[in-house]
Amino acid sequence: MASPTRSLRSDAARNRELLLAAAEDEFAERGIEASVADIARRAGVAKGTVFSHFATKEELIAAVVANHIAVLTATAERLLESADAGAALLEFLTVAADRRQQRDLTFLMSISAENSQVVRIRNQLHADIGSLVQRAHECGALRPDVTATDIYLLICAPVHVIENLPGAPSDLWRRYLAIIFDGLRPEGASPLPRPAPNWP
Amino acid sequence: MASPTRSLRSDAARNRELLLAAAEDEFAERGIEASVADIARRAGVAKGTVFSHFATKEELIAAVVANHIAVLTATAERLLESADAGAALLEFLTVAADRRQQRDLTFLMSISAENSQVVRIRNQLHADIGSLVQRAHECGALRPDVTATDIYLLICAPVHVIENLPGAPSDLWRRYLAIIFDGLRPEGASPLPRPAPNWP
Amino acid sequence: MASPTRSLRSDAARNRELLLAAAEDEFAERGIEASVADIARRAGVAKGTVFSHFATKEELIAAVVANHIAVLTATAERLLESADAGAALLEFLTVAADRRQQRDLTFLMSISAENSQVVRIRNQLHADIGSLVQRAHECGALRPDVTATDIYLLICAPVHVIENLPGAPSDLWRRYLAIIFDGLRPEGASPLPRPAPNWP
Amino acid sequence: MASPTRSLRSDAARNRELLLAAAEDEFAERGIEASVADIARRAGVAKGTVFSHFATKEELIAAVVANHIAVLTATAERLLESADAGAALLEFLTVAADRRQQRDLTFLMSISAENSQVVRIRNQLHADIGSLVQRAHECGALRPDVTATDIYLLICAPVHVIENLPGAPSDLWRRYLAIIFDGLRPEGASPLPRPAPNWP
DNA sequence: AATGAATGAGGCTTCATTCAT
DNA sequence: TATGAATGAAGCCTCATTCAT
Repeated sequence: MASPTRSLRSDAARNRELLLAAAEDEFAERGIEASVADIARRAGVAKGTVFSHFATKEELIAAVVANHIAVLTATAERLLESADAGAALLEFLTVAADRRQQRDLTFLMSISAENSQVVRIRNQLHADIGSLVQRAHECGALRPDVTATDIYLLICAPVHVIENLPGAPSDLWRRYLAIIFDGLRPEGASPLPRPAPNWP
Repeated sequence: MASPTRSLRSDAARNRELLLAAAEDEFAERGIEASVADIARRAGVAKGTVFSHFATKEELIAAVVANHIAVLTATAERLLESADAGAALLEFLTVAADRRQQRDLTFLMSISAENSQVVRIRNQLHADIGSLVQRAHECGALRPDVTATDIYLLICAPVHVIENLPGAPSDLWRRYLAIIFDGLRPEGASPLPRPAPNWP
Repeated sequence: MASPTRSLRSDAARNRELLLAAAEDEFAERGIEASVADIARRAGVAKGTVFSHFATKEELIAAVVANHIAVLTATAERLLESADAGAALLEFLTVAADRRQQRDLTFLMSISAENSQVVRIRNQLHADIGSLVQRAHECGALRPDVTATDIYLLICAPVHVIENLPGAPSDLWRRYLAIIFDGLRPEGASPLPRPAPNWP
Repeated sequence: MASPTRSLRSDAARNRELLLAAAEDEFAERGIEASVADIARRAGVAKGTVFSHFATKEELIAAVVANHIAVLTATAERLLESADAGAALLEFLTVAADRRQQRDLTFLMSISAENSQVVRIRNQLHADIGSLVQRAHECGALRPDVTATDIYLLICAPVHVIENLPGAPSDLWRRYLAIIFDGLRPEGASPLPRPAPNWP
């Protein structure tokens, strides 16, 4: 009696997950060119099913993006437990870049920047980074003129850098993360030419 | 599309420029979604005219990209005359970021990465950056483990960083360029975790 | 045709048939100039629907051609039952020419010559003609130096002949089929200047 | 003094010939797909020049077709001198088929069927074939129920036959011309099922 | 006459989305 | 909810033809 409803529901939930995973893979491989049809095929469902879960392609993208940010949020929260605040911040940037290198979905971010779910999770991430940054400041591991918003914005930098070098070793971003992290040291920091931006 | 004065044959070159400018604007505003039809409309010519100048949309993109890189090349070459090699390098990165901030066409680069004209001008830019870097090394203004390819790759970083903050002041990139440039100082540089990449 | 319950599937099948019929008509009337848009309009469906049935214009053409050959194959197979092998061969050529006169699609053949479905059905037709020819040989109704491939190639000849006479009576081809059939008699046949071609 | 005018005129005449030759080649190689631009390029002139000689692509096609028929007319007229009227007719059909095999332009005929120049030269050809046929009738080399129009229509048959066999030896048409010619013998001719058509 | 840039209609195809089952 | 056929707007590109030089 209840079971058919339940099994329908869990099938639906499973399809949702399949679709999100397929969309992530497809977007990572094909970029924005990935089509709804391809995603549906990869998830093993019909094209129409995509639209019964996500009213719009944009909505699907937003869900993928939210998923993606959620992983970073979880990472940040885990690292708040860490003893060494400076190392925690470096580790956070490392995990973030590593994840981004494995599946670059940055091009999706701007598309779903307005989406309310994305806004919420993004704010959460920003807040968590705030905690990481505060602790790093407290133990003097980070130049004092750098804010949570700065760190949030710098997340993607190392991976983006190597995008322009086709055939680069996949973890070359570690080199540029090191350079940037050197720029974040308190020692000998030169005054920054512009004030830190406000978080919207 | 009748205008009081029909285009003159000697204006063919002018149409080419109009098209390149229109394409640059349109791509900067609409991203890769910019259509040939929109570009033609913006340039004030018929759709078919685009294809009499550029056989393919890709070819048009390559021309835009090449144009864009050429400006950087010219800047680098001008700065080779400069007395202070460290300041010259910073200025180069500043000009490059400034230009890129005005019109972000990075997403076009990968599309025309193979184009022979683009390859040529890109190699030229890399070589010019090589000269700037060598002079900076010679006067100790740059950490010794950083190469021309590193600098080439870091060009876009500051601008990309602020892409994720809608409504940011347009020259906020200067803040992140300063951070990165601090990371490029020789003083107290930590060893880099990966070797410098080869230029293809 | 089918019950309302199955109507989705059978509507789709019906659309496929409508499209094939419309394509046949349109190609017969306009030649290769017939556009997908015109075909869709004639079938009463949207342009996009054509491509949900046939991935490509070429694929649509191949389906039309295969349909067309299939009728000839069925005719040949029916005539294998006939008692008089010579009359059967003449009848086959008559039916083939008659059909071809109603809708000349020969110009489509070369376009889809490579299509695997077309190749298969074409080989089937050739084999069936082989049986007709063999029986005709056995009862001395056909000059012995003529092969199945010869007959296959001669199918279109009578109709093509009258193509160059606009306003000709529509069954004028019967006159030229008679002349050619006279040339196929065993009596007084002059030696043929070239060997029979191989079937690919 | 007078020479510039003269040389301009003869340049124009030469361009006309170049264009006709280029068009013939291009149409033979590419079929109806041959574009005006390709023809101009092959002739080594600008696209616009094509239209200063032929107001329309159709007009160019008509000129090519007329040229083509003119060769057959000349052949027929030469063969009227021949002693053996039967052999002359066979030779005419052989030359016609050979020429057509080298450059198949049949698909152009229907396009320019109405063109007045083409109509005139076509009538001339028909008349010349009439003389050949009459002489063949007089010496009993041709079945009496066959007319000049029949022969005119049969010209293309042998070549068309082999069109459906890709990779056939290029002179395989001789085999089918022989078969058809056997069908034209007076001996044992069966009555033809339709009256000979009228020439328009 | 010759040139070739410009035109714009029209061709094929893709794809997000809708809808009847 | 799932399905997948149908839709139609939009994209890129081709090409005969026009026109100013």
